[in-house]
Amino acid sequence: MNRRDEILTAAAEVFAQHGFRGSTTRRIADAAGVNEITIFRQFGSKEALMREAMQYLTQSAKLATLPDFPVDPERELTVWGESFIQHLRLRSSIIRKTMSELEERPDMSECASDVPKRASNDLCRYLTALARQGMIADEFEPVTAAAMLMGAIFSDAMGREMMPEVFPQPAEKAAHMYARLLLRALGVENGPPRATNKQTKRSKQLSS
Amino acid sequence: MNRRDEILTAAAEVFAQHGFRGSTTRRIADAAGVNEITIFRQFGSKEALMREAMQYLTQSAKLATLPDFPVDPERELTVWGESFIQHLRLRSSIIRKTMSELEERPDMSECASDVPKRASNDLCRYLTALARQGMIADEFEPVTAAAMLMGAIFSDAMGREMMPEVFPQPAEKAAHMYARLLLRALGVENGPPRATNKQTKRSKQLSS
DNA sequence: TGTGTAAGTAAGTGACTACTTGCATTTGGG
DNA sequence: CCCAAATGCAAGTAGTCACTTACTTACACA
Repeated sequence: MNRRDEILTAAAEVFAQHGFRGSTTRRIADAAGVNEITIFRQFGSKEALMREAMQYLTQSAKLATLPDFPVDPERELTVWGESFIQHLRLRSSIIRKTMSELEERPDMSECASDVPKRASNDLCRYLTALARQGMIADEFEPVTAAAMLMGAIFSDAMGREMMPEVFPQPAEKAAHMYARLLLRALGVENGPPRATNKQTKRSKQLSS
Repeated sequence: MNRRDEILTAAAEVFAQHGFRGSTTRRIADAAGVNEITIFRQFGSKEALMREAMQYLTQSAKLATLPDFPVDPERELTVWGESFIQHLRLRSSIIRKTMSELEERPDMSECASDVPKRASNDLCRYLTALARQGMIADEFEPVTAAAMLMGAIFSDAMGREMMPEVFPQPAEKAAHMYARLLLRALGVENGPPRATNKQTKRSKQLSS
């Protein structure tokens, strides 16, 4: 690992803990085990360092993929949701800080909106594919449905620590429960696949 | 309006724009049209001022109520959701700042969790009442369902400004759409109540 | 008219901030 | 072994921060 990369990761850590204003060059240098001067020689200014640190982070973000051709919606959505919620939980501190810097430093934060945009896009595509395969009984709007699931997952990842009683228990099952609830809202049959069975009439009964 | 209250509201405004560290006593004094010294004489320290300002805010928050005996779930949930999302949207800046101060100043932020806790509680009670009245077809967990709706609303209020394409359009209909989706997930019959009630006719429903 | 209280003015404290300069030291490659 | 780049160290600059001290003004009320 490069000296430069060490500084970048240290900057990201300090930012996650203290935000932009609290990320003093002294603190970052200490966290990186590096002399403060080195930071200025490498990056020129705190601004430049932090900008580069943010890009460094968002570029390394990898999202789980949803299949192009749904087979087992409940399982696929759950796996995707669990991966997404875990991604957000691991980054909850830095996400909170980034969101609060939105107004004062929009150029630094806007790259952060990339991940949720891609996730929303993937999810919409998946839900549309579900509908195309006749697995969705009710008429629906993919953007609303996607916003609902992503919103539940996002809020859970951001807020569970502060108010656990508001969210379903246990935390590890949450993504699965959100996914199931969404599928029920869409009138999707659950259980394992059995060829491409098509059902256009709203079936209000899915519970086992 | 009291001098003291003027300072408190000014502090809240400055905090919403710049966060805790960015809320210098100078800025707050200017915003309040008051000498900086007055702040220290009135509140003793910046910490004390900000703490009081936060309480001042959360105490003034009023939530819409849900009826104890549901009559028209779609309508009632929509009205509640619209009120809640509007509440959050008006305060999105200050909520983002407060969430990002969680780790560094937990005592200051914890009073902020009061509103969502109360909202979640109200919503759970309402959903349970729905089930008790036999209006919910499927088995369900009220906490999960409540977290889903509140999560969608919260995320919408926090994120729409930054990435509008991720959320349903138009913004004014969003709460209604989330509420409808949730009710479908719970297998709630929509349409107005049967004979004994005379609510506004808001049937108009989905499943075709 | 006198007095107490809230507010203002002026000046300054020490700590911290981003950032700079000058010089010594380490390190790695040819 | 030498050179050059990278890094460290010591010190300093100008600015900002929360907060203080000492003194003055405005006003309500008795």
